[in-house]
Amino acid sequence: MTIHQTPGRLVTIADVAREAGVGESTVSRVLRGHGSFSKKAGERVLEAATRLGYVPNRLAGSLAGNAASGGSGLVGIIIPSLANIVFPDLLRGLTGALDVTGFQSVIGVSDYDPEREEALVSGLLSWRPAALVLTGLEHTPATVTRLRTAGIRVVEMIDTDGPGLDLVVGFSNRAVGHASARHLIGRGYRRIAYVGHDLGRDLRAAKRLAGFEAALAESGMALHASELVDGPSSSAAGRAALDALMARVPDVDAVYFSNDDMALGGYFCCLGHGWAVPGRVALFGCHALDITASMPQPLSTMRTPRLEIGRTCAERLTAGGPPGTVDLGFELSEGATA
Amino acid sequence: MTIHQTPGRLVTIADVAREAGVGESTVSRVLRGHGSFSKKAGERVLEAATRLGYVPNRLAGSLAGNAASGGSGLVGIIIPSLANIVFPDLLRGLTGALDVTGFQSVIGVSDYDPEREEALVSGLLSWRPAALVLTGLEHTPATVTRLRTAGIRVVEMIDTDGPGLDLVVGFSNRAVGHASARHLIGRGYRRIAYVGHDLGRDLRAAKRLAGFEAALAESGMALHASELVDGPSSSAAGRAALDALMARVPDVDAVYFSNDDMALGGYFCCLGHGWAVPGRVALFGCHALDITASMPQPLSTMRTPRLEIGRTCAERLTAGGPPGTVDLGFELSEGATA
DNA sequence: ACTTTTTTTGGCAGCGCTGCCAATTTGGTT
DNA sequence: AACCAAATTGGCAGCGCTGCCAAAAAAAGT
Repeated sequence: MTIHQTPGRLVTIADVAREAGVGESTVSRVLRGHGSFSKKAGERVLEAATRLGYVPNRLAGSLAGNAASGGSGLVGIIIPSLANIVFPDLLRGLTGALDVTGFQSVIGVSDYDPEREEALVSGLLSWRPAALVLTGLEHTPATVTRLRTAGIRVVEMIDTDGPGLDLVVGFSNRAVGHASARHLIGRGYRRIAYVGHDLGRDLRAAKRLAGFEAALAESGMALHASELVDGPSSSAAGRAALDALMARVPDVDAVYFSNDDMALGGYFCCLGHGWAVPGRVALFGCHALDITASMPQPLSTMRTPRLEIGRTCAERLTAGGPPGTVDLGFELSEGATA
Repeated sequence: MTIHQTPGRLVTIADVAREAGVGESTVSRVLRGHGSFSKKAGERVLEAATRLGYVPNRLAGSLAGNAASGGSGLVGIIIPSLANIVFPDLLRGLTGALDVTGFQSVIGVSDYDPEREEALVSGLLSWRPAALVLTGLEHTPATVTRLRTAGIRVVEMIDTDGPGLDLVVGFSNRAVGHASARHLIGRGYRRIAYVGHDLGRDLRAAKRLAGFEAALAESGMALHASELVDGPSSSAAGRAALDALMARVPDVDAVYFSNDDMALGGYFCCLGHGWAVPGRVALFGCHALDITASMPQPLSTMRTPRLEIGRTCAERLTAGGPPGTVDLGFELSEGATA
């Protein structure tokens, strides 16, 4: 890991001080608008800084004012994937709100792997971030230890089904699954199947399924069938899985998908076969991706407040409140497919 | 921007040195596996570091070995948006390859705004990144100056239609547009329309359209009609725009969309109206989003190597080669809608 | 004019780490 | 046992910035 390029020393605060004919501390004060200085000194420093093209070195800044100035201005963010728009949405909410407060986002992608997450946590911690944002509540014991002793704020986002380390912002995935089942049952479906992706990795999807099955059980029902594919969720997987499922268990009357991606694939499968939706089979997804709203029949799904979760994480992080869980809820997006 | 939390001093290299009964330099050497040290010293240091839960401070590390060790290990990345999966794809390629080499990604989202980009560049530069990755070739003059004097590698990704500052990795958007038009013309379409989003901001889309129109002109044709929506691309916008277009100019026989998002919306529009695709109207998109492959009729579009662009940026960045452009090309995804 | 108060200023010690260098230890040779 | 080369080690000066403090300057009061 080396990048070769012009080594030419960059302009430092000392250069600006010399140029402006003042002391280093004065330059520092002026540049941060912190402490008092005369109008004249202010002008000269600003002028010199501009002329020299001074760019502050926040590495040095964070090192110096470590104890007092409270952190480095970096916030570490770990998400499991970038392939599913759900996580970029979270990121969008986060960076949007963080930027405004002057924090920079350092990101890591764990690929749904707790070991990888552990490594990323260590790596990010070495940048002395002001806070760390993780996805989900499940981490390796080593990760938990490291986080507890890091002395910084930690937010776990998206899932509120369980105890968190510090702040938790999201919604109950169990409740989402439960409500989804209630909706399907209420609509009169009785032979309900599940189509999902790799549940060993996507623990939130597993929790939704658990909630879903719990609701079925409460009504004296159970999953009529299910079809799981290896690997991450995708439309292609959803399409293939529904295809396989319907061939295997033709009397299914509704399908709950792990995700809107998958459900969209399922919808395409139905279109391809000419199956009426929801006449032949009803489809229900999760997350309410933008795309699903413009389908000829809007997808029946659950709207999850992803942008708002990101934004709320950023706010709570900087607000300095007590630890705790913020449940932002979810909302049925009725649609026309179930 | 302050985050309150346990101030408790963290373990430093000096603590580890004391604990292991060796000097600081030895600890530093052992921990980085750099320079020589005895096996015994190595073990004692490692043991002490683990026991104390030592986490290196890369802020200090980067500050110290600045001139020689070549950069901070941070790479700044600026993308215009996170709402369109195209950019997370780029990010995915980048972070994936960067992680392996020990770099951390610091991201900024410019919202397609050059001024915002300028501010982000300044902000990122203050972290003394080893390199900066930008999107597109168009920047404010101030951004260009800052970048030129920063003395670090700069990569501009996705667009190769124009001169770059240092490294450029992507494909020719003009050529994409041109090839798209050639395809439609070759298929016999003669009343071709364009449906797009805000071109003032998305300069790549504008270049594609320019290439598209150039190809039409070469065949003695011109756009039969066009429909532009304000704001960013989205399926909803694509659907609405195609709806409006077809009402206004019913004899259109093919539509070129600024983006697959938009095209997918267009496809949904056709499904809703019961229009045969491509019989009533042909649809052509851009970017080959995964989703479009599982449509009942796969979308006709251009596959752009987004992951590979990200990966290549990361590689070139760290390879230390000369400035220049890497054109990764694109590929027709024939599909069944045009 | 002289003291007191307030404002402004510069010097300097770190922050935690790395690179350099000289000192020490080790291992092998004669 | 004396000697030399190689391996290992610790001390220390900085990296660029900030916080603290005392000194200097300016403003205000008698």
